Amino acid sequence: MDRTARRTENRYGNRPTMKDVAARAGVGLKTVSRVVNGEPGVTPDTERRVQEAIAALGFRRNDSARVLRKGRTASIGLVLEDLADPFYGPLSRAVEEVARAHGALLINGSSAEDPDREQELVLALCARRVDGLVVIPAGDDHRYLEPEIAAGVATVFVDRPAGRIDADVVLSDSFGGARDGVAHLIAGGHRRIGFIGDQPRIHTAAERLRGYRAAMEDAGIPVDERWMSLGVTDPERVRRAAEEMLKGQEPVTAIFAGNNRVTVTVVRVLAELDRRVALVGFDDIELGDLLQPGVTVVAQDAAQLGRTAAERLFRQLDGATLLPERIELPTRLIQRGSGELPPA
Amino acid sequence: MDRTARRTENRYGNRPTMKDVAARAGVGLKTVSRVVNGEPGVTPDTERRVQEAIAALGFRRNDSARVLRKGRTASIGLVLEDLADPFYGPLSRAVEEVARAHGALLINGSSAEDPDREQELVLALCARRVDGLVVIPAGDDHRYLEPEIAAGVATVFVDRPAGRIDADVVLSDSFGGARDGVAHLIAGGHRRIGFIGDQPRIHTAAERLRGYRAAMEDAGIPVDERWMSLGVTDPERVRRAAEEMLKGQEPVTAIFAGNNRVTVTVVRVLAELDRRVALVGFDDIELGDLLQPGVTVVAQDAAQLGRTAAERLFRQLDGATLLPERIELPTRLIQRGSGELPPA
DNA sequence: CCCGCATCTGACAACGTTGTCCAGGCCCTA
DNA sequence: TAGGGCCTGGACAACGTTGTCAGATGCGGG
Repeated sequence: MDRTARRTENRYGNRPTMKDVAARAGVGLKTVSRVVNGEPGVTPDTERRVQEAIAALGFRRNDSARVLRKGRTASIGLVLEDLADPFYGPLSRAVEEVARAHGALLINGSSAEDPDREQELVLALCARRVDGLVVIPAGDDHRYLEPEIAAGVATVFVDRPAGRIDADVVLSDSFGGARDGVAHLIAGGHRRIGFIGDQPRIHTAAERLRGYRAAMEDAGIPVDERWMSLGVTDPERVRRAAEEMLKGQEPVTAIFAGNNRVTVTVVRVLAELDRRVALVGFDDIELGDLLQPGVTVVAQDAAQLGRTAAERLFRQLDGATLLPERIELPTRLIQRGSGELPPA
Repeated sequence: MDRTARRTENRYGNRPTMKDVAARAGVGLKTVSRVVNGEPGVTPDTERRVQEAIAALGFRRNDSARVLRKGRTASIGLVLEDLADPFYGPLSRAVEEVARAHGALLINGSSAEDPDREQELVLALCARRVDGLVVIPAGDDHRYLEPEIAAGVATVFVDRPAGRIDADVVLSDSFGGARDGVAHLIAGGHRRIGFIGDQPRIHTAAERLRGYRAAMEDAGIPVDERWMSLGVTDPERVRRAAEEMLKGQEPVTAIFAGNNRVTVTVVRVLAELDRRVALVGFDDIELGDLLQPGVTVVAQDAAQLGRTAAERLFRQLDGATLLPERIELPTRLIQRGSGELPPA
């Protein structure tokens, strides 16, 4: 009772502090600190008394104060587009595992592909003094991060490079993956191949488009602009785009889908068709092997992207002064049937 | 240069503080604080000078210090099993959105279904003084949280109830959902129905098993223990369990799968079979409608679970003294074909 | 011209922890 | 037994911010 009365003001709902523990154990404040942090120089007997007091009061160290004193928060921030996207779940988990191995917690936020929101999130994380940031950028200008990086916030970009600043980036080989995927279709005899992808302002989308064009050019096939649909990912518009390129005198006989969301919708459209149209998608999709036909994809390893980025981040934090680097991970073509269908 | 020299010790890599800003703007410390926080009582001219100094130095408020002073961190913790699981992505995102609407950041951690790791994570979050916790429990004894809750940490459990303490919980109607799913199979003429689920120590798994038994009992069908496989989720063992109940003189003609991972594996097993076996799964799976046949599921709304829990959390934080409550969300049977196959 | 009041500003303490440093007690050696 | 070194414990300042309160300034009215 009297404790409650005495400490009514405490904003953490009457949480005991080291001072309280010290008073109860009849020792000095710093001795409690030593016990809590396992520092040497405390007799077993004293330690026992302190531990008892800690247990009795339900004391838990306030890491906010600790952080203020020590300067490291042991937390890192992850800003991605949408945690609900199956591509980012494994990535996030991988970052978390690496963080955990380094004793750090992970704070994450979804930018919803909005550059302003990305910036807002990143700066909020900086205000929390996260030790480092893993960012899947939505915007294309990251100069706002310059003071932060100069101030020592380790930063690694993932999936897409940073805009207008020089920073580490870990990405998949979108260009090569797309080129290989399209080349695979060409090797199967296709010549009229559609491409449905995201807005080219998104780096990965632009790279995949470039891969598509490169494969076509390598094969000497001129690209008809009607075969391409850019900046389209919501199901309704993907559907229309696909239907558009599938009709008329010279419909495409194969489609290359620029990401997992597009692929899924295209699969639906093709399922309703009475003729067989080939499909290769970028990003693996769950159960892709069980569909009829199985969905051929250019797979990237989301977890590996996250792991690589996080490891790079902690290498920065461990004091290595590294020059900004671009790490590109290979993609893998997985043949499951849809990409091996011959032209109609 | 001289600034660098002067503040070399600063552990945040020479980050300017309000004191630096004040010195540069030629005003008092508190005036800077007022400007930064948009408090009234600052002349436009003074404000301008301060803003200039802030911009020139690249100052960013240190929220750690702020938290220490104010007692609220504006962050909440989310502990779940595995962020890479497609069930938790949307849930996490929903929690994040609610947090964002309340100006809070989300720290999350994966327990990997390990009670010790869950406790470790939760206590680490408490040490950071998160304002609240959303927990998908792995363990079944949460008395370790009592001092925290007493100290004012808002807490809501999701998907499974807390163990040995009284706390808010938001869950899906696992029992009802499973009962309805199995009843649906029975209505389709099945009598030998298999059940493959997780360990019954996990609440949802136990409830779904109970639903299965209830449906069977309601229909007056005695359950053969060989039709049940508990504590099995990894693909290899699910596969064996399914194959086991599908062979012999009296094989099951339908399977009820206890969660999304089980469902996926069972789909694979059934795809290899030459006869048609009915399947109903708990949890929706992506592309379930595109498989042949479509996968009938008892769907729960992960995002709604997360949203409901987070909203409850913030109601606690807004000061409402609420009695611990159990909120149960309904499930929905989605018929897509696999659950409507007749007995062989 | 001075007083009172409103407005703006700044000095200071406090938040809970950790780093520094010194005091006191003990044991060992000369 | 005196002196020196080691071990344990505690007082105090500092981290960067915000709340409190009082001082300074300006203005209008008596």
